[in-house]
Amino acid sequence: MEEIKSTNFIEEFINKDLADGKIEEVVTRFPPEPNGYLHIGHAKSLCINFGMKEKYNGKCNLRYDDTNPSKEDVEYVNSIKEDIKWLGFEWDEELYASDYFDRMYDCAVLLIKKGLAYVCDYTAEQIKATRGTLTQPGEESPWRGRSIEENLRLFEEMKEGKYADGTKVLRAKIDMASPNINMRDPVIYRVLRATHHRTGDKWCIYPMYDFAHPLEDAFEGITHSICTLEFEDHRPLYDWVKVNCGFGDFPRQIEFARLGMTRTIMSKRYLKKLVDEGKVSGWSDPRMPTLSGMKERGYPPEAIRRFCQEIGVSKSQSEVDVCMLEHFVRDYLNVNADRMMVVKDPIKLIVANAAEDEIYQIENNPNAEVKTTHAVSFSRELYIDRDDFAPVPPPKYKRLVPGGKVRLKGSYILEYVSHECDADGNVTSVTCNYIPDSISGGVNASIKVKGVIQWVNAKDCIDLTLHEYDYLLLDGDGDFNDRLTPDSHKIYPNAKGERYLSDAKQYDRFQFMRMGYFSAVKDYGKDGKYEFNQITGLKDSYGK
RNA sequence: AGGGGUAUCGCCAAGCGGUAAGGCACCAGACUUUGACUCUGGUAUUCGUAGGUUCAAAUCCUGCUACCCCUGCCA
Repeated sequence: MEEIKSTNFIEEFINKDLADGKIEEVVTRFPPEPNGYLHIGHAKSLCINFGMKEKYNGKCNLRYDDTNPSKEDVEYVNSIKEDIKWLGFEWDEELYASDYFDRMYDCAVLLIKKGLAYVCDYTAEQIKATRGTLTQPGEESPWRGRSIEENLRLFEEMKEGKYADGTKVLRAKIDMASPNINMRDPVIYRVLRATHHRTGDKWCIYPMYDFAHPLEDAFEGITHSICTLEFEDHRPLYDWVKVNCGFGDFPRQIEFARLGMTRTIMSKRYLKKLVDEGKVSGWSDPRMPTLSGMKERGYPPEAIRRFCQEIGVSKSQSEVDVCMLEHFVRDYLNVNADRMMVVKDPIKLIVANAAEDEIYQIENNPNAEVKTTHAVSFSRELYIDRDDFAPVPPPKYKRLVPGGKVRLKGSYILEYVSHECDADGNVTSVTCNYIPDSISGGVNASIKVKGVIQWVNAKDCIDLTLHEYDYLLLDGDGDFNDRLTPDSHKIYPNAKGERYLSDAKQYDRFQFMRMGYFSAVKDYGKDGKYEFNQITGLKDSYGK
């Protein structure tokens, strides 16, 4: 294989292993525990692991790390699968840690036979009490010296169900005085009576992560087991299991810093709480930082991948500004999202000199690589947004004002004639004349106007539902605080039902996530077969 | 007897002894049938800190400091 330039430290490891001839193919894996939905943090891991497969033309397996039946569920394995596909990744093999339970059991027996594991009768409390502390060594279990024969017999009896949950465990015999607490005779098998979502009640003992993970990796021929930083301390144990169970230099564990993002809750525990307490409609609620929530929100998967690519990979603890994610969403949408016109708070606009109805084509997206158009109809009665007409214009106002001109996007230039107000002084309608031949290409098209506004034909526009999202502030402990209702965070559905998020307001002093309500607001566009509406997912087009 | 990590612009992040890439954000102009987009220009004399080695250090050495992770029969 020819040498490939590395762009991060993980690739440096891989390139070295390749250059040294230690491996011929790169094999990675994405190993979620099916105990929740995937979120944006998982997207980073997904992009790294599948990224290695793509870059090195290797393999990447999807493997469910289902070694704790008390927390796991098939609902999650299905959602995980869907979300990975949605992001656009293809795994080579779909595997389950539970498929290896027999082989893992055999490995445990092997360790016992080598005198490297023993059955311990301590309770969880006793194990904790004798583990020592960060600064003091632990003390050895009185069961540490059991004979191999006795250990073999007891372990088999554990498997056969002779012992109650929590009464016996299998421990690796390593070093109770190790400064690395993970090496102080870690538990590698526990008795646990719970129905497993795949193996049912076949087993009543289950392997622990530290024992299971290196074996899963080794069984599958994983070359690089990429995980997050908090497992760095576990690497010696990972290697201990790997070597003592008869494997060589590979797989190798490499750790990177997990994704932290401003204003985003990434703790699975807390996300689950939101779902369980009904604060959100579910894991796929558009306010959730889950992949399915972002999908619901209208985030394109390409944007998420691009984001993951651009934030890079390192070992320094970091918190990426959520603006970065939103940038790549906008960046993608700018080129790929169809533009339609929408009027949020309509007032009637009468085109006094309009003779007959017209239909013409306007571009779906002027930034698209392949230009397409859609039909728009024009008539004597239109709607424009209340914000787009100012009886008394503020400074620097660029839209319609008494005595002024403005262009209807994709259509004619309008000249103000008059306007009417109700008893409270609210504008109820505006009357204008259009300037003939002022559509693009016409002889009057070059007349200078201050601004361009969106509009819809009153005759054939349709109502839309505008989903408005509120934020719920969370304090440092993750408890709910008072509500805040920023005005700039709205989600507009387009004709395909996709929703794009507008730019978010910034709050510095709190962690918070999107919460709130859906409010139905009348919007006016064209009927279903015409595309309409506006620049969703882009920065507000009208500044202050 | 504690161990393991990390420290480069407001936020990510390149850099691997030869004199601080890039992206986000921000600021200023230009352009514009979306006040968007696009474009142009501007943003670290300095790399946690104090010393040392060297003609030359963010990069090597030494000592400090700050932050993160580890005492589940979770993963």
